[in-house]
Amino acid sequence: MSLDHILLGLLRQPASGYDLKAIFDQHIHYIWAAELSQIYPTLQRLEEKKWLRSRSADSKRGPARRVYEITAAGRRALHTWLESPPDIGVERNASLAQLYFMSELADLAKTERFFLRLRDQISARLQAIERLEHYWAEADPCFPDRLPSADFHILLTLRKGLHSLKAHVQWCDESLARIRARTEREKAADGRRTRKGIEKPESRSEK
Amino acid sequence: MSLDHILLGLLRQPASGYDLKAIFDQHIHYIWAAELSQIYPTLQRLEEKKWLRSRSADSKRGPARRVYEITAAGRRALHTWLESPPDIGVERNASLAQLYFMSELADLAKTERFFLRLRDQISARLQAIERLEHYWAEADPCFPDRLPSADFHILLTLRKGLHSLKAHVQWCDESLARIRARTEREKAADGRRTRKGIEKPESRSEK
DNA sequence: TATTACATGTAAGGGGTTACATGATTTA
DNA sequence: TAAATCATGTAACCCCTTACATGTAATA
Repeated sequence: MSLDHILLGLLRQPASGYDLKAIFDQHIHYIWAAELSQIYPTLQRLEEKKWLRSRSADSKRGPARRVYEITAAGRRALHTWLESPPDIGVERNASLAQLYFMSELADLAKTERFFLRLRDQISARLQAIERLEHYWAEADPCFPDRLPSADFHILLTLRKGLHSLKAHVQWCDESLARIRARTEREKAADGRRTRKGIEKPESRSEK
Repeated sequence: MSLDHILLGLLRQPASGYDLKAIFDQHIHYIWAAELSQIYPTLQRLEEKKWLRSRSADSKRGPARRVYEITAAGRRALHTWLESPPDIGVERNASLAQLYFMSELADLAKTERFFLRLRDQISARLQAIERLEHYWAEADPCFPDRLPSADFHILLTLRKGLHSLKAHVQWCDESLARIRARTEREKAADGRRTRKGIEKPESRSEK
């Protein structure tokens, strides 16, 4: 039930479901994702539970906004969650699963292509977060050691992204090096076999 | 629909649902988790889809086993998945979300305790995987550069775990250092304020 | 005039968890 | 004899996604 608590956390300032969706997309997309169709009913449920209360507010354009704020009971629930042990979920890594079974394709060049694509995606994310940290460092004279407590905690989460993404890219590079070394060795083995006339090179397979 | 494809991948050898559960728990727990109550209906659905076929087989103890094997259509579906781009899902990191909001507790000592617990859990996992690699290196003379292709791909996934977990522990250590530096600075600030008689030290708060 | 942004929702369905039901065989 | 392991499944429920429904106001 992490979404419940994340909404409580975000509602330190009053906000509508629409506002919260924007916060998910702009500020915590590297931590948690949520769709509007999930946010709206969840807010309603949290209000029934008395962790939130809401009021109607006018909007400049579009229908009336429903603005939520946290109750004392909600804040207690939030604190209980924050004081509970680190909530590490089970691993579910689809791209790693693809790699695990990729010998099935019997073609190392495909594994190499997989890693090149993966590296592209991850290093794009890494660059985005590096830029973010860079701008923050330039714009905020308190960065990084004299930040207010809320910003300090956010900085720690940002640093997690940097550490993880760097490690991910390094793993891609290490893997690509191993793959290339293997490919070279295969070619050399093919060469030896072809010279001896044991096997035709085009029937050579990785499996 | 990753579970479908993971089951196809595991069924390179024929196996029962019960067997597959054991493989999930013993060999790919760091990649994907699945419960028996999910595995059984999924296998049935994949058989209806003609990606698997099954036969009944006797068991030494307990009821008859239903042993599944992959069909040609199943293998084609598996290959399509393996050749598709790296399937990177959206982030959903509950422990990072806890940290993001933890300034709410207004007590850096609690953030420090959080990181100590997190570090314990992650470094235990890291040690487990390091031991795994160590035993493999000792037992298998082909390790790491002359492994058969299937083992080579599995090694790459194992290396991912090592890179990720090391980065995670390093981030914990970096964060703990930052937290301790902040705590020291707060103490010093308290001392200055107390000497000047501005505020009583027990009412000093992080927020 | 068409698109985008604002704003709130419902419906259907897939993915996953926990709990329950059943029963045989081996081991402590 | 009790517990663990083998073995297959169903039911209820939660979490989340995609698609649909509705309508206003500003902008291109």
